[in-house]
Amino acid sequence: MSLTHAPAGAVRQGSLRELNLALVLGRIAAADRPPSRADLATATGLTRATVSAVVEDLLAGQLVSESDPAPRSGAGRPARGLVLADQGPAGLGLEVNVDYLAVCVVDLAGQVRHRTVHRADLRPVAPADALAQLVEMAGVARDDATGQGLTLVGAALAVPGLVDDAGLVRLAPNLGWRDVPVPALLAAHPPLVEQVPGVPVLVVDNEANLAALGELHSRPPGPSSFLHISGEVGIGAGIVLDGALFRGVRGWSGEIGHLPVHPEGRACRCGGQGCLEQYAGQEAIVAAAGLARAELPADTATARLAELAEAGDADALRALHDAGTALGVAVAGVVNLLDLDTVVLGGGYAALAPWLCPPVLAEIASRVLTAAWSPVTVRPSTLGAEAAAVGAAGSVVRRIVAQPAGWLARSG
Amino acid sequence: MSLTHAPAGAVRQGSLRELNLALVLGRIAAADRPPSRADLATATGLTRATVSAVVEDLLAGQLVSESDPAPRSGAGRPARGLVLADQGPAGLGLEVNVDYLAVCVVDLAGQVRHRTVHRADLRPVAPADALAQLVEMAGVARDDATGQGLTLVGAALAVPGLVDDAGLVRLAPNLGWRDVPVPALLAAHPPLVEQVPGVPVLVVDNEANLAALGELHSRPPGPSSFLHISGEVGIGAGIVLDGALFRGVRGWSGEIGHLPVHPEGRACRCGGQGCLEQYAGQEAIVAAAGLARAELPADTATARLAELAEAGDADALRALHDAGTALGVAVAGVVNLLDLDTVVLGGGYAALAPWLCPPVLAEIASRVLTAAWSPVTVRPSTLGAEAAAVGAAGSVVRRIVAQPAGWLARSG
DNA sequence: GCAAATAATTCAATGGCTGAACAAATAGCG
DNA sequence: CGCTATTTGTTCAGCCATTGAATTATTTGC
Repeated sequence: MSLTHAPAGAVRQGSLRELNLALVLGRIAAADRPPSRADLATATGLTRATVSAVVEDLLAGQLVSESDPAPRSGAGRPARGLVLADQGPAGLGLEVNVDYLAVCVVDLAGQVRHRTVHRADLRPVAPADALAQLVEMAGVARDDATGQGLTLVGAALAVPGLVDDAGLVRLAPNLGWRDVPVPALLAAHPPLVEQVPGVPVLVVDNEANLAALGELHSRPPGPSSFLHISGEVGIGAGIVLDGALFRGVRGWSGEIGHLPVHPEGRACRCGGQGCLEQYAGQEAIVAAAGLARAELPADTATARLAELAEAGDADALRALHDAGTALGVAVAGVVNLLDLDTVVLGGGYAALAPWLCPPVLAEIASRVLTAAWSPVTVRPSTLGAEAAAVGAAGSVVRRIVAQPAGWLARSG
Repeated sequence: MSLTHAPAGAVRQGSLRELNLALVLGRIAAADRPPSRADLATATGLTRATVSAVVEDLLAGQLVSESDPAPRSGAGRPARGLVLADQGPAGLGLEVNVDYLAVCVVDLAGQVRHRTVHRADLRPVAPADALAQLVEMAGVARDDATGQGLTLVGAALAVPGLVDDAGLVRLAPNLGWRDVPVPALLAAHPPLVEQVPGVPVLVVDNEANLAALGELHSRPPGPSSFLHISGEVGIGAGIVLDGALFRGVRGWSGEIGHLPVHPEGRACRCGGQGCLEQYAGQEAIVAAAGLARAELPADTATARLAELAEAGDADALRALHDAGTALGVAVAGVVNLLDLDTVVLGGGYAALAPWLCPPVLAEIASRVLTAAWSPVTVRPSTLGAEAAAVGAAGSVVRRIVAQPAGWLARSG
């Protein structure tokens, strides 16, 4: 999803308005204080007359609303501030993970307006049943959203696995899913969202990708290029380049868990040898720390590790240091390749960041050619748990912001 | 450089024509046979009236010319084919490398219209002297181009090293350059190219990046996302994603030579350990093959290797296999991360591809998670030597094609 | 030689932006 | 308290590029 939407085909008179609607709305979304029409005119280069006309359309379409004037010193007629509407279109975020189902609603401004999490071990549950339960949760979410004056205009589902263009989940190893036709299964249920031109009714995507998108749009705005690593049982990465998620040729980018860090090392489920996952995956860390894994559900394993590390447990500290070193080798490679200056540790890694960051930074310092000139930041994710669900919902509303014309055409 | 140029700021009436000029010109450039105005109308979605008007501008500006009608069966007035002009704007490509200087001129259609290579060991030559010699060669090239009816509208210089945004060569290890202010040094000479709005007079970029761009625009058109690896003394990669070169946050992407392939392995010049360069760099292969390196200039070393391998020399074959395996480990990591389906071996690797490809493919097959669903192609570069110079010149004319309005404004 | 077919151009109508003039609303100053 | 300077936002004529239909141009096939 590109933020600046380039018209692919013919550029006609109407495209002009479409592009300027997106331009103005994007400015309003990016501003840190409510801008006036005059501010927008100088920022965009449009005349005040045009901005007024564009804003009128946006107001009529419930995409922005006027707020209290931003305080200003000096003479002159006071400005009317413009903010993203807290009523109007909203995105539905869905997530199926190993040990929970999550649903949330995010409004235009990126605020989470509804959130439900249902904790349960999903591995023994059939995909259709899991999705049915998710739909039920989504129904409640929609009613809540409607009550708040929001209209759901699209949904995105995060899954911990490989998803193809059609929404088919090819493989979600930790969930035990294989070739699950999510769109077909969801089509059996009544529709959850309103159809809006330019916004797909349902997008199915990798959890790591959507978590990275959530990080991209979190406040305060961070860098526009970064690597977001979700460390769970598997290790996935979302690659954000120039403000857009890079999905790869087939949409299967980000499999950082299978970067070889010890080419002749431990065998991996993927068929390769010495994959990062075997050294920095949750199971590997837990085993190295000497914790019996069977007794621990996935989400409490990291909490327990953090607890032990906090208490100074030597085994836990060593396990985390070794995992961080392996992670650092992989990250150093990625940074050498892509020249990123920010790495975000998300998922289970977020809580372990205090112990993982130092060895990761050490590997970067010694292995990255350009580290001397361009320091690399490694930090935990700002979004907490269920980041993928929030990112999923956010990805829907970002589409509205990037192409408001579709929504406006709908609501007349 | 994005092919579809999204207007960053205000979209005014004139932008409309600018965008449609780019749209139509881009179609003409991408077509494999000269399209008629009617073809362009159906392809772009514009009306024939608009296409005629746009084409008139392009004809007046010497960007396209009418060709013999494309053969067509059936009744009706015959179409007039449109092709990119073989007179008009052209790009100047420059390259400084370890053992040669190269200059070339590429026209709108991507044809190389002039080419000069001067072989010499540039390591003992001061940067200012090397650039002065290059300028002299470029002067000859410009005169040749002018004689052919071409106007140079921009230049790009390829350097085997790290270049920052301002054109400062921070480090070119194999050339022995450090903090060389190329634009300042070239400013001392009379200008080589005409100034055109939207086209920088001089771009300095990494050799691997520009070689990748050359590959991107070579005929027949290949994939729009791929990894181009230049294997010389160092190993650099150009990463092309969705038809655009990915430069990274600082412009220092593609340092694949320093991907760790044996984290506890050989020490590398960069300060790291076990970098790919130590296992698949030219010096490493030559040493492993048992060739005395000192006697061989860089460009004959690979030729000699290929010769030996062709003859079945066991040491050479083993050295190439090991290098290919190391390369494969690194490439597998990249493919896992970026989900690319094409890897191009360029530079010194091109000639060694017959022996490098099999082990690279073997590593990909065993290490890439998605290899089973999405086969990865590994092939040698189609451009020969001096690919970077051709890519550099091509990058200039691609700007004209992407934003023709600037050139048209100039030539009135 | 005429009809059918395809290519390209002409021209009034339309939509959206610009620029300048105007209306609205406030602070500062005597 | 009233006047002026200042800034915001709106109105309106003019302009520009696209559209769509009608027109002209040029060939094939009967």
